[in-house]
Amino acid sequence: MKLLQIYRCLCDETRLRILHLLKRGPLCVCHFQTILKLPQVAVSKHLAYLRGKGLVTATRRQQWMIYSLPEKAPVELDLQLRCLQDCVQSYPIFREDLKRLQNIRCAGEPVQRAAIK
Amino acid sequence: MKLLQIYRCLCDETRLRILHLLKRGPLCVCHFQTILKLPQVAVSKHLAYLRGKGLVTATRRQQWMIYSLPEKAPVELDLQLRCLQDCVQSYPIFREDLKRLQNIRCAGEPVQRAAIK
DNA sequence: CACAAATATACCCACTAAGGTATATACGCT
DNA sequence: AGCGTATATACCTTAGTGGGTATATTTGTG
Repeated sequence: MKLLQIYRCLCDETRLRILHLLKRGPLCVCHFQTILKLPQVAVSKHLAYLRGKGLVTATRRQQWMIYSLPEKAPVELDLQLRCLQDCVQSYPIFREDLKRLQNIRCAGEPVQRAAIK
Repeated sequence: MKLLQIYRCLCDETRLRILHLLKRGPLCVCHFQTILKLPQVAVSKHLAYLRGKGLVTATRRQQWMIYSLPEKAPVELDLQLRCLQDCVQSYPIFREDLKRLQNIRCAGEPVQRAAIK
């Protein structure tokens, strides 16, 4: 059941934060490191997990791996990500992530170029 | 984070089916057994799990334990259960559960009296 | 009180996952 | 080719979970 795989991805805080951030646009691993303040290996492994279940896609852009939400996501995923956004409102940690995301965006780092394609 | 606990509850098929059924009203363990076609111990353990995380409540009514969704559920749970109902549309197993639920309801078994209070 | 029905719990086993350390791979630059 | 940065993977350890079997607990009934 695809829905189950989605829920399994959602039952980890780091992955919730990753998906929440990806709703705003593609990001590379090092930016996740900065925003989430987590070691590279942790970020990388969670991204691999999400990728394995099809919740995110990845493409290389020079030496960076750019992760995104899938372009044509199945209905369940779409509903769940929407629900996640709603639920997350009251949790400060997600807001803080967004703040750090803004800082990065303003700095004009590689993601920018990559996201624009 | 309460949201995480909810997601952890949702990442098991049996628990999804239980919560889906409880949306229709309170049920006792033996009815879950009948509807889910699972051994008593499995049902009981999943219900204990859900209860431990606060996703369901239980009260004794004679020799039956009646499980329900909490009366005043936190926002996240409410949103998640709503989302679950939406996602579940395309999965036959949940529809089949509802069918068996109807059969039980019509038979006028203890849940009836219990649910009416 | 003995017994049956309904439910919960204890214990065991297998599997998954999460975190950490170390190492490998890929790419860009000189 | 050698080096640095970015990223992935292998391996280890630990914790949580799910399924099964057996047993305990609670309640109702004769």
